[in-house]
Amino acid sequence: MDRRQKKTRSAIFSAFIELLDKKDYGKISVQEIIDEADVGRATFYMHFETKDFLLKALCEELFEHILDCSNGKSGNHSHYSSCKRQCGAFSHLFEHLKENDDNLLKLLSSRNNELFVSYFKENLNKMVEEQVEFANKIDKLMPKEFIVNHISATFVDTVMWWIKGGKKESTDTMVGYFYALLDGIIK
Amino acid sequence: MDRRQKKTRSAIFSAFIELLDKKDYGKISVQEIIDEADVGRATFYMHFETKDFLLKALCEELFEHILDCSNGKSGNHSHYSSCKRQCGAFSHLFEHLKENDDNLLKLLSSRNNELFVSYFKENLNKMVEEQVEFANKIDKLMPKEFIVNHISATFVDTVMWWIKGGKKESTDTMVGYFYALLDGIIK
DNA sequence: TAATATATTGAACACATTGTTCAAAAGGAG
DNA sequence: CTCCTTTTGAACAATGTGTTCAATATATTA
Repeated sequence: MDRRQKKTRSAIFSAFIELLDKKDYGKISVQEIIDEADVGRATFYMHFETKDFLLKALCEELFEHILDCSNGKSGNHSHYSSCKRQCGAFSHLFEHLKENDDNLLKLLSSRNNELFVSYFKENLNKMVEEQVEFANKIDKLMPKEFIVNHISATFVDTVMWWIKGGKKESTDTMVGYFYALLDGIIK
Repeated sequence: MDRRQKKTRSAIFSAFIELLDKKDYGKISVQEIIDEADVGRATFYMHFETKDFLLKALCEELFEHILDCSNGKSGNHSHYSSCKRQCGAFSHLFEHLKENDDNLLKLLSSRNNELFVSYFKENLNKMVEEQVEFANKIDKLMPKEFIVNHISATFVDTVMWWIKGGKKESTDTMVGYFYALLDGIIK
């Protein structure tokens, strides 16, 4: 990829994240992104069809990174040792949120985040399908995709509750709450 | 309230609901609402500051009605007999959704519904706080508001999953799923 | 009914945002 | 150096927003 393209793309991403820190997704205009990124108007539209596509692209980069981590493809995470459960992927995700090394938190914290949340759930669903085993009883009571959906949704809701309350609880506490909610559902 | 005001207000509400049936909330313009309602531009802004305030007003009317029903203040519901559980409020809500006698479903089905969903959860939280008793164990493990939030969120997520899948399951089935998810959490 | 108060109307307004187009300029690759 | 691609900024039409105003229509009350 052309060095110029990389530079532009990354400038737009940075500007976008910067703005998300200050105001709601829905209230950010393309003009503002352009100004913050210091990039020509035509250039923005060369790279992204609309603002929604920009978000989508950002999400894809983000989740690719996080899911790679969860699958252990990148072993440089010091908190790996704290994964005690069979499906420690959730602890792992919480650590990501705590460390704020990616921009998950900013995106989750901003209002008008429903587009982002839906991407988040989509990707969580994939992860849950691959990595989580259900308790025996529940498995026969209802469709598998419904359970998968519930687990992902519960995770997102738990995180959102945590964020809204100012993140006062430790991640360990929150992971504990999370698994308690899913007692009898996750094996 | 002036007869003219009532008429205008109701025309705007009707137009709004009509449009929600056809397209996403986020893509409906005030202009369209005005045209559909056959009302002057200035009149719309006389009644509602913005489109978001219109949605808020609609939600308030909607939930007032539904919560009144759930509290038994209006006894003309034939499906009251089907409430078998201590907290039959959820069955009751599902029946509302099934019958589609209010516009809950339309609002939940449209995309860009995050504003509406947040109002929905807010009102559900109130209801859960008043009407639902928790299982003994869980009560000591985590904060009450966290549990309340989980119950409301689970209900919304269950309904959303049902809607997205085309509402193939019966409401009884869905209520069964819902309570199964909350086994050990609700008394 | 008549007088008074209030609501509606539609046009015009300034302003913001969107997404496109184009020719000139700048930057990379070979 | 030369060719190819990207960036640039200005200009554009189209759409939407929220306000203002004077004329008109409709309630309310006496």
